[in-house]
Amino acid sequence: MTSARELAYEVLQRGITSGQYPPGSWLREEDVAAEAGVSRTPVREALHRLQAEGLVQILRHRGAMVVGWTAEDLDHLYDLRVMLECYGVRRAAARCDDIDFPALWALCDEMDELLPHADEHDRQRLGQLCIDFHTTLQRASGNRQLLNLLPTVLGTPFVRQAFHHHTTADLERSFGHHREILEALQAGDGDWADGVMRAHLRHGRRSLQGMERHGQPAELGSETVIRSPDQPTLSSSPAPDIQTGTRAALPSARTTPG
Amino acid sequence: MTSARELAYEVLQRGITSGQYPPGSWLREEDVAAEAGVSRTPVREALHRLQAEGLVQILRHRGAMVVGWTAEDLDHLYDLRVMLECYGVRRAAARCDDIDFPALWALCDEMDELLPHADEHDRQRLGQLCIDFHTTLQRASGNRQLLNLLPTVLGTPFVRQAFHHHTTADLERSFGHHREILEALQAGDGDWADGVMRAHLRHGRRSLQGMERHGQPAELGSETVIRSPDQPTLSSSPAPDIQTGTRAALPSARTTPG
DNA sequence: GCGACACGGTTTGTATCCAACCAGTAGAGG
DNA sequence: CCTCTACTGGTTGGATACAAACCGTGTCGC
Repeated sequence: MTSARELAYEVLQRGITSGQYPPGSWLREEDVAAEAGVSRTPVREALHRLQAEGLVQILRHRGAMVVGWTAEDLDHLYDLRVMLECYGVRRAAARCDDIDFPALWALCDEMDELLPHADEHDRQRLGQLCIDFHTTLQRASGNRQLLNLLPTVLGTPFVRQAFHHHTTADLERSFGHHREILEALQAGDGDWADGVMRAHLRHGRRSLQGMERHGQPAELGSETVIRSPDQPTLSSSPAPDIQTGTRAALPSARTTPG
Repeated sequence: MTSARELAYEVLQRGITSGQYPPGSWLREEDVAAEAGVSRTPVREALHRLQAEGLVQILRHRGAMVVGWTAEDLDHLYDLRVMLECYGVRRAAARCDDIDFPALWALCDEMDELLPHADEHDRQRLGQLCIDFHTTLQRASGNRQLLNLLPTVLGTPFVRQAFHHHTTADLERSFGHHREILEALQAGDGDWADGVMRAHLRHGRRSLQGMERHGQPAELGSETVIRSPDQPTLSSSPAPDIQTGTRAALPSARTTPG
């Protein structure tokens, strides 16, 4: 059974990913609640989670705004993924017994099976499978803190939406990387696994190169720079400026493929 | 003005850090609400945030449990800090204009001023200042995603409580590192800054070595392995096992210094 | 004409209420 | 005596109601 909070979270994430809620737009709790068919309470919790993941920004007594992404942000995101996931896979290589190879190979099989004749819905599914693959892999790192960080770098609209932008050839190579990583891990070769993972992620970033042009500039908040006065952060110093929309904004594209 | 949610969050974090809520113990919303002087609603939101940061685990219809930490977890945490913060400081070195040197030097001054005759309360304050220092520093990295990850690695009980365990000599060296990092950044030397940061964090980890023995084993949940059935994670595969309490548990020590 | 102030509408923040769910327990049956 | 089952107490999940804060607008004064 799925909880109301997860329902609201999925509605929000899908809305942001699909472009229904473009960067710079305000998310009114009442509207989202109505769309998800739940009350405001779980919507609020979902919004707070999305803020922790960097997808929205909540301003007290004003509401939640979808944050805009730039090509630079995409670079930064992949920087972090390379660091964290290469570290994790290197650790996993030294802890082969903790790796759930059957599940991982099964994920590879399922992805390969889906790819050749994938429609839009299948693409969505491929994205989830890929996230599952990377998560299952990192679980073997034995680093719980790393697992806590993963949702923030894997749950972004890009990683989810990327599969609508990759070409089939790109995806074939990516899935090949997946299998090669598993081979490296079965051989217990951390260097090998690290290298493939690095290539895998850099290639993934590269094949999103064209994605920047798919974003439509945000209607709202042109030149708007929001200063969040009291973001619930752990620091007592003021929160950083977050600029929304515009510039080379990458507003998570639309559902229809390019 | 401080919101009820932040109030509840601080009460919880302080309670976990101080050992009032030891690992393995259940956090009943009603109790926490009464202690914080608010209603259950903001307490719930605070609990969810703490779960995202890995401090508690929420089980549906059962409640929130304080998770136990091991010496291994501490190693893993510092692994991540080294990776992320060295990356950030290296980037910052290339973007000197974005570094808020006045604020950083001021933080250094305040820490040096507090250290010589620091009582328990001052130690707490020192911990916050140190977190502020690192956060302010990383803000200059220009990587928003990195900033999103920081609370998870800086907000743990250890980083906060560490200052009650470090010796004064250790802290003096640490503060020296802080200043040296700033010097390196002013010189625009990323290698230098990276090196000092790496040393700074490794030294910090090392001088927490004795902290393991300060932890009392959790009373509850001996050998208890909780399988979280539906943790709100981004993966559709089952969540990892999280073991609570006992073993070489590191239950955030007590308020009185060693 | 311009600026400041006050008021109303709208949205969020918090408290309270009801329902669903889990765990432990008492009791019946084997 | 053990085991299985149904009940009950207590806690959380979610919905609703109320209070506080912000924004925009309109009016008054300069």
